[in-house]
Amino acid sequence: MRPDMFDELCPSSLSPIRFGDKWAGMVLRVLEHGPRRFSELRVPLHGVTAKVLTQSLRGLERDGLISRTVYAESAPHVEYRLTPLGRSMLVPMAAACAWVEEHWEELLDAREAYENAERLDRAG
Amino acid sequence: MRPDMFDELCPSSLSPIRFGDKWAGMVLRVLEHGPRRFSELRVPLHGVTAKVLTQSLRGLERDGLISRTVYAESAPHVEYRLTPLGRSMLVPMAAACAWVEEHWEELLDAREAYENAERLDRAG
DNA sequence: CTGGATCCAGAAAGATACTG
DNA sequence: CAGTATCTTTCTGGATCCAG
Repeated sequence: MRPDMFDELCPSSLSPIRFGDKWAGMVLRVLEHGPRRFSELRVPLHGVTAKVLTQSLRGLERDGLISRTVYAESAPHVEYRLTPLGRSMLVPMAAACAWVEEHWEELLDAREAYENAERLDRAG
Repeated sequence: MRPDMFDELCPSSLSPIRFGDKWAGMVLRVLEHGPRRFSELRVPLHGVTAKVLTQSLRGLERDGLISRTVYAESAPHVEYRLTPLGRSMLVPMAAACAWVEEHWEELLDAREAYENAERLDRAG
């Protein structure tokens, strides 16, 4: 799990599409590759605090998209994994990601054009 | 344009998927059927205030998803319509809506189960 | 290691009143 | 008709410190 896997696009306030809260979509994409522990999740989502990640995980668990398992053994840890429902959501998510990638330049251009027009307005 | 077209599902805090801000997705779906005026948009989106709708429309315009045209003629009005980019976003939006509809019951059940488990925790 | 508790800043949403 | 201005409330995310 590369620590920089989300550096460029996510969390990007530029994408107009969001799944769950700020981090939920990224969590799902990490878990896509298999179950992960709390501290493993924090690596690619660098910058997220424990509290906020917990919130996000609780929300996903509440919606039945992930499951949480506690292992109280010698090396106690907690494991999160996708449920079938969570896995099924990867489909519309992929469609959304594909759209964003395909139209990324258009989005950037539109914003630039809009802000230029605004500046002209103010200049009168 | 039925005034109640969004009453049931939208704006639903239950859907974990969102396009733009709270009202943006609904605006796009209204404009799907052709250009609409400001006051026409307010009908199906009942409850939205002029300020908030304006904000949402500005955001969509800024992203190049809709265009705004002012008609200063005898009966002055403003018309909003989808751009090709905006229309293209209907595709991933439809995928998201289909997923929500298909899994709506599962989502509700998951929430109920989660809250029941919470209540048992507090009791136990 | 995996969080909970508390406090805080900024964004988002809404109520209300007013304007070209 | 189509907004703007102002104010208030609510929500979100984060910082910091603490605990089983």
